[in-house]
Amino acid sequence: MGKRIVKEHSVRKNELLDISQQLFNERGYEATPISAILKAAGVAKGTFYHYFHSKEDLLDCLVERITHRILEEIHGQICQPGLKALERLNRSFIASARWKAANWDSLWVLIRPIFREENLPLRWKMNRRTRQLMVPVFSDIIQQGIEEGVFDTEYPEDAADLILGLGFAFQESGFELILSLREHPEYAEIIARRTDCYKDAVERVLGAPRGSLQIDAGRSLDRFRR
Amino acid sequence: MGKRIVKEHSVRKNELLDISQQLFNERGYEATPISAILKAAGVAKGTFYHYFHSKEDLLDCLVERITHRILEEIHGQICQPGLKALERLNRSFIASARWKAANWDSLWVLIRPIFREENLPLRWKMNRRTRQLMVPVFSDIIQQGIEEGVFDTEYPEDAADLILGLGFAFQESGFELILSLREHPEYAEIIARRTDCYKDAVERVLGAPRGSLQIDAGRSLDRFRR
DNA sequence: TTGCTACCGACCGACGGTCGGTCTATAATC
DNA sequence: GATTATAGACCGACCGTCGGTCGGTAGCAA
Repeated sequence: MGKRIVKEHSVRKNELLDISQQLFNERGYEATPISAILKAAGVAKGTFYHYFHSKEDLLDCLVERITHRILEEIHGQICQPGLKALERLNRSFIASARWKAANWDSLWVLIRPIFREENLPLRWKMNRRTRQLMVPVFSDIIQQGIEEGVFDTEYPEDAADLILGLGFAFQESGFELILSLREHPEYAEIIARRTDCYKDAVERVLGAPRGSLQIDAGRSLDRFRR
Repeated sequence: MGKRIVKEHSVRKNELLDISQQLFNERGYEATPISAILKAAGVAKGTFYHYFHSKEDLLDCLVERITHRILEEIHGQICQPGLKALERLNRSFIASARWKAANWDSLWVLIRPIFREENLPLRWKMNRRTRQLMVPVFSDIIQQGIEEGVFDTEYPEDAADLILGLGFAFQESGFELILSLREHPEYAEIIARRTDCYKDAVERVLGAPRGSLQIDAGRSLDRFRR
């Protein structure tokens, strides 16, 4: 019989989450059997189900953990008082980009599969949850921007939702390009142009002055070029 | 032994596609085992794999069939020469809405599950394929609009992609509202407002005059209220 | 000793997919 | 017109793997 190693609840749970996240990144959610997680964690089937109701519950927990980490990163950047709306918005873009860069860097080789089709459930749940968490934040910023006279839109909340949706759409189409960046270095130019279009679209939707937003693909792009 | 009924290749294939589509709509893609399709079609396992490589291949075929039907509907509406860009764009919105209305009507009760989480793969593949097929069409219209002076955007193709993405994002967030319309009739107002915001956003992204687009949630919404 | 909880692993039914083979409509051959 | 040959539509028993269950065990604290 296998050795019995007892750990504190939260410790073991986070351990399982860490391992699952890595395996999902490597092989994809569907393609990763629970058995693989058990093996990597050195744990029995029953232990897994002691912590999670189902495989999908595990995914939900994972999403919750990740999205909250991102949100914290952003919150830390934009919560200081006295910031103008534009600056807060720009900072939140930068913060999210930086978070991605930092985390992607540690994964690096594993990035590709994350955006491959097999991780659709994870990506979708993350986007969905991110939207839920971020709409109030963006909505607040937009409201402030309207009061400051830099934004011009009728319903801040809906605008926030649209912008986030725009971001995900940009992401979806952008990743296909990013993934083929190795074989086609010339795509870098397309991505840069597309990012610019995205920036322009956000500005227009918000009714912000041209060029007031700072969204730059350049820096994080280098990581993919290798 | 079961009776042996021989049919022509395309006939049987479409039969299987029809049945699969209905079952996926009812129960969801993942939740529909191949065995259910076989039972409903009165066909053996081997027959299924004579027509499709895998379950996912079936899904791909389904998506291909559906998206091409939509595209045909739209093409029929906007291909006549002499049409202004704005009119073509409006017509394509109407055509896609009409297609949905026509098809949803025949399903009616089955609508809800389509947008529930379990049909994510189908929805995502449809969106993805639709985007691939529609970007050239929209891109063409936008180009024409720029020449006519009604649109103002730098890169038609990227704008087309963003608009389509925006549409899907709008869809995603809108369906959650639509699904709860029965319990909360007051959501109708929110949906109407949101649609208006979407329309406004598309106009802004394209640099089109305010109010030049016609996107209306009203008519198709009634079907859900019941 | 008692009780709580982290932990174990044999077991289950269902699923997607395989395979060797059978039936049947059509065309070629006599 | 009868016989044979061929292609491909069709069959269903079978397989490995998966997600999930369950009755029970080990360790720790009161």
